[in-house]
Amino acid sequence: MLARDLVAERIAGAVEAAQQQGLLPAAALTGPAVERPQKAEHGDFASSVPLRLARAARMPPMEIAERLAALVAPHEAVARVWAAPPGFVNFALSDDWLREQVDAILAQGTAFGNSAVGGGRRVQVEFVSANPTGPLHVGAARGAVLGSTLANVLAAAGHEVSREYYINDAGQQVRLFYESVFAQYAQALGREGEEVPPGGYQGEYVVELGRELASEFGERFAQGEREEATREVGEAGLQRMLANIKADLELIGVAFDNWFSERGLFEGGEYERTLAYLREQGHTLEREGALWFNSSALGDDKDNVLVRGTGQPTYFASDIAYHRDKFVKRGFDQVIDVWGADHQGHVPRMRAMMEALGLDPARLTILICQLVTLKRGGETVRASKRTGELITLRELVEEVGADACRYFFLARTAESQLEFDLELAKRQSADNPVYYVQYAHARIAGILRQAAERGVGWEDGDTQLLTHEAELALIRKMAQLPELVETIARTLAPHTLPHYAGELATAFHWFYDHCRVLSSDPEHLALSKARLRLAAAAQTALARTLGLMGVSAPERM
RNA sequence: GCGCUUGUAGCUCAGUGGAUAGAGCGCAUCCCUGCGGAGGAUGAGGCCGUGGGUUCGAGUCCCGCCAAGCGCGCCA
Repeated sequence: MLARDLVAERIAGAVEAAQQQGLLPAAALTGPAVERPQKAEHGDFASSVPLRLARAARMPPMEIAERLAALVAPHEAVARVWAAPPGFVNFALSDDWLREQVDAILAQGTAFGNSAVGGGRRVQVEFVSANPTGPLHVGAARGAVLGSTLANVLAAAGHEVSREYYINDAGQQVRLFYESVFAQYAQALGREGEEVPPGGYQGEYVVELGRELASEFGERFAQGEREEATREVGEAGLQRMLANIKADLELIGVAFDNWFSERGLFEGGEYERTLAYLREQGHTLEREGALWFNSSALGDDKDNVLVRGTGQPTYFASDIAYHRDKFVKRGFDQVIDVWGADHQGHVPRMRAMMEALGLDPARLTILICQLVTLKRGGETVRASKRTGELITLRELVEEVGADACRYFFLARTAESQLEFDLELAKRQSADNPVYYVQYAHARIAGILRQAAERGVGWEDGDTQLLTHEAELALIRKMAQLPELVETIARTLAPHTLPHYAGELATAFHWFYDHCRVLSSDPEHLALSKARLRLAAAAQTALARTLGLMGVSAPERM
């Protein structure tokens, strides 16, 4: 059990005891039982329950705090419980319990930080899902980092996680892409009069695709039936684009369990079934020659077209079929969609969609990730697929590195707009927060290497010898990781991970500064071994934290 | 015009309704007879956009206003 939960149980128990003894009137507790105080002098945990109970109890909060503190049941992990003004009950963990955590962490190894709160619930995280009609840009990078980290944390918290990329390979945009690619293919073969259609894809990458396909297929599709040729060449281009996207994502350590094809919804009949279901349930209406989803009846501020007058389904129609597939066909307990801010207007209709499908809207969480503004030396550069001025994910990673890229994107809340100055990122690269954390890990690796060279084994180190303030502070920080994993799994806000990583590194550096680990003095051998165990545990905690973030934990730098 | 998000130190950003608002970078001043100085210590720097409200208590919740970003299509 987490120390936090243990303390929460104790404060709840004390309240109950006080009520039974008539010291406190029966009143329901609201809000969290314990919190992490900001100041170390306030202990490891604090409860503001007395402050919140004061009114109902018609007693001064400090008096309640004193009564509760006296009633808290003892536990070996808790060394001290005390009331503090204006009405807190503070808890300090015992040194013995802290020291035991070192051995516990080493025993858990790479599993340290894991939790079972997820209870094996099946969660799907769908993220990136950028159209395969062009290379990934920086906005997609942010979503990729957020989604993959979330997936890592949810898995660590005991969920069965599936990472998914939805491929928009049906519809008008794909058609335009086919034609654009075919035009470039034909141009590469020297054919006159082949132009990218109006509104088509103009980027240099399409020209490049055309050249590649020309050298691969030669004249094979240059003659013959135009429709057929466009589809064949376009599809080959799409597959190449997807392969590029996959490769780009690998650059920042992102991999998917499933690549889901929109086209498959039509081919597999899910689209038809979904539409039939919506019709039967009376959620559709015909108007102006089109089929509409009656979403305004379900809380949206307007209705949405499902099938255009032309008979072409909208993106939204397949999106409903897609989510029906997720929940009804595949049975995910929870689905998290990571979207860019440019899709935020679609959130209400997704809620309406869940209602229409007879599903609990709470099972679908849509995380909106605000846009990334790129700056280059003070000049704002907007990443856009249409202007041709692309700052791609690949360019970004090649300039600042995958680790720094992930760390920077992660360190901010999803809902805050992110200003990323490429020049600044590069200039600060030697003094980057990510290197600070990685350096701590590498430093420990160095110490452990030296210990091995000197033939100092630390398996039998006695952690009870760890008494220095810096040693205990380091353990305290390490022991917070499982709690953090649970919190992030609940809040879906992993930006606290880089902050924690920094604090953990600081705690280690402070320990390193005050506590000599290796020593040539034989009298210090026992302490040395104990500290080696602590250092190894700190390395485990750092590696796990970095691992959850998808940032590398180097042995040397 | 309407909706969503944001406004906290010079810059980039943290801050589960609770105790004296924090970090990194930048700036200033210190610390190496020793395990990696990509380190450590100290300091300066804040009407938390603004005006009301709720509360024992508001950076945090509610309302108005100001400012920024993004949406508001039979585009995706």
